[in-house]
Formats: sequence, C-alpha cells, structure tokens
Amino acid sequence: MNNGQIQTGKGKEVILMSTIDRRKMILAAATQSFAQFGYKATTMELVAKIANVGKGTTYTFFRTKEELFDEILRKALQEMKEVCERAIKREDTFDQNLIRVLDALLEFRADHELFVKLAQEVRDIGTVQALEGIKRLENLVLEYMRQEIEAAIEKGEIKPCDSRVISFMLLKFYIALTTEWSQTHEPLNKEQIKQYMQLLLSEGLLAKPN
Amino acid sequence: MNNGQIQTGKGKEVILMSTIDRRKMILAAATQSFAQFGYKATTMELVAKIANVGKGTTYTFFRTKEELFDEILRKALQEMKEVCERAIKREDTFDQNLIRVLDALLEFRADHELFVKLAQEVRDIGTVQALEGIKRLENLVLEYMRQEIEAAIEKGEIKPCDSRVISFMLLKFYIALTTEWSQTHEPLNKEQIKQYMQLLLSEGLLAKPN
DNA sequence: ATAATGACCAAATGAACAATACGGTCAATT
DNA sequence: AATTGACCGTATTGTTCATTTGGTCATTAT
Repeated sequence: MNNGQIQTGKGKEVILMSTIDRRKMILAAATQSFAQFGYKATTMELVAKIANVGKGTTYTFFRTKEELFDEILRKALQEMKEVCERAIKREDTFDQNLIRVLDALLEFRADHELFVKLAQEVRDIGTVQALEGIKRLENLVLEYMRQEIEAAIEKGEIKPCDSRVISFMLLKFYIALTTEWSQTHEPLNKEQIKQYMQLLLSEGLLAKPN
Repeated sequence: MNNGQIQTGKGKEVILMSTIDRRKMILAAATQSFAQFGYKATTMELVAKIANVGKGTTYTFFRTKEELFDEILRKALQEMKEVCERAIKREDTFDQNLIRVLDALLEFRADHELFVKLAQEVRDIGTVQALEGIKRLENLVLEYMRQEIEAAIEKGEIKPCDSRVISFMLLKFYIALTTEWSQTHEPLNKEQIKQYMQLLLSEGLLAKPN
C-alpha cells in the first residue's frame, strides 16, 4: 500500500491518500449527503465527487449504496446510544437521569439531522430505505427505554407498569414535542420541551389539593 | 313552484320533486359519494346521477364542487361538535369528561366513513381538499379541547399551563393509545386506555410508588 | 316564465412513450 | 494492486396527447 506516500507524476506533486483515509473520506461525504439530501437524492456519483474519488472507488469499499447507508446508520445509532449511556449516572434518580438523557439528545444535533431528514423523506416520498432507517432508530430507542424503565421498576423508583407501553408513549411524546408541534406552531425551545416532559411524565396535569 | 305535484307526461306518471327536495337529494348523494369514494373520485356527474338530476341542476344549488364539499363538511363537523357537547357533564370532573369526549369522538369517527376516507385519501394521493377537511377536523377537536382545558384551569381542576400545547399532547396521547399502538401490538382495551389516561393526568406516566 | 338539462368548452388528469439519471460493472490506466 | 470513468441495463423523470372533469349556457319541458 502507498499509505501517505508523496509521489511525482507528470510534473505535478500528488499526495496519495491511504486506502483507509479514502474510506473515511467516502464515509464522511456520504454522511453529509444523506443528512442533507436524504437517501434517495444522494447519488453514488455525488458521494464520489464530494469525497474526491472516482465513482468506482466507492464500490471497492462498499458493495452497494444500501451497504454504505447501513454503515452510516449503524454509526449514528451507536453514537446515540453512547450519548445516552454517558448521560446516565447510576447513582442518580430515574427522573434526573431521564431529564439528562433528554437534554443530551436534544443537544446532540449531528446525528439528529440525519434522522430528521429521513423522517421527512418518509413523509414526503416514502422511500423504503429511509423508512427502514427510522424503524431501526425507533426500535433501538424503544428497547433502550424499556430496559431503563424495567430497571427503575425493579429498584422501586417508579410504579410497576407495562414498560413496552410506557416507552412507546414516551417516544410519542418526544416526537410530538420536538417535531410534530413545530409543523403547525412556533417550535418549542429545549427548556419548554423538558418542562412539558417532566409535567406529563412525573407530575401529572391535575392540580394537587394541598 | 311544483312542489310535490304529480303530473302525467307521455303516458308515464312522473313525480316532480320540489326544489328543496332536489337540494336534499343532491346533498345526500354527494354525502354518500364523498364518504365512499373520497373527494377526488367523486365527480359532479356521478353526484347528479345518484341524485337523479341533470348535472346542470347541481350547479343551481352549489356554485362549485368545493362549495358542495364545504357544506357537507360543515354539517359533519357540526354534528361532531354536538356529540362532544353531549358527552360532557358539567358536574363531573375534568378527567372523566375528557375520557368521555375522546371516546365519543373515536366512536363518531368510526361511524362516519367520511373522515376515515378523507384521511386515507390524504395518505394515498394527498388531495389538497381532503387534507383541508382533515385539518379542519383536527383544529375543531383541538380548539374544543383547548377551551375545556382553559375552563378546567380556571376552576382550579388542573395546573396552569399552555392549553394549546396540552390539548395537542392529550390528543396525540389518545391517538397513540387507541390506534398507533395497535399497528404493532395487541390493541389495548377500553379499560386499559382509561387507566393510562388517568395515570397521565393524575400522577404522570412514570408515577412514583405509593 | 321558470326550472331542468345535457351538449359543449377549457382546464386538469393520466396513459403511453421518449429521454434522462442512476446504481453497479469492468477493461483500461496509473 | 489500486483507481477510474466510460459503459450497461434498469428505474425514474419529462413530454406528449387523448380522455376526463368541473363548470357554462342555449335549448327543452313544464
């Protein structure tokens, strides 16, 4: 391999990238393009152009467009999971952890944009691969939340309940507050989103008689 | 006018409808057709045929197809509002009333194919008039809920909050429980739905023990 | 005279076809 | 051995044109 070598060709100095760097370039280009244009509008030729490689080169690293998409999706999902795990402090209360995870996710814009774009693509033109991606995200989130809720029940922090239903509803709330509300109204800011989440999840709407 | 007269023409007995009856016939025909075929697939010629009138006649009562649709929509929305109002018992608590209203709405929707059909049309082909109709339905429901929430805040039954956001979230929650959950899981029964609703209102979804 | 009607018109729609763009391959090139 | 862009078959998009549809109005029926 010619990793990092500098060679002279036809009077021009050319810096050859290592195959590893090339792979990274392609991944970065595709990541950007998928997040910006969605699955369908991202063409392999465009990815190659952004990455400054020939179209054929992308196919030496990724057998198909779907495989390339899959790797990017995996990375994004992995990253999100890590963000969640970093936000959780085992010694803290469930409530506090929940808010911190929420906060971390709201703050973590990078991967968010990919998923927002994919969700939009599903609504607008119903691309199957975009739908696939959204479903994988939802399943991951649901399963993660379900486990956390189960653990909290075990520890006696919250009342016993069907953790599948509750995690499902939690996700619906999050989506409603962060994206659905914005489609017909002024978007809510992070602080408001957190407040409403807390109100609906751990306080209830009914006024308590003091 | 020839209201209700019976006349003899060319050996055949012909019953002439009054103009008022004709209007009703057209309205009934259109109501049936919109509910059965949706906005787009309902043609003015079909409406005329079902109503047993010439196409031109429909235009003596309704200036355009949209105007005809609008009158039918108005009627249906009005009917729905009355269903809501009948569901509310002033002496009862907010949460009991809320559940009764939402239940009544769900039932109303199930019996009135028009809205189901329009929702499907929006999903399938995105007809703008069908979307318009669905939006008017949603806005009516949201506004109705919003007023009830405002009143409940006034009475001190629930905590002060932005009634627009809360009505939005309550409706989302109800839809998630009744229809979205069923798309991937066993449907929840009425009792379960009521319990989750009460949990959300009184303690929050993630209630603490005791 | 008035109400009703269907032939008629322009605009919208959709089917059929042509042109383009795309994912993926591979012989030529470096 | 790695890279590349011309190339291929197919999927998508643009275009054309016949049909349909919302809406009008001269004619008909009463």
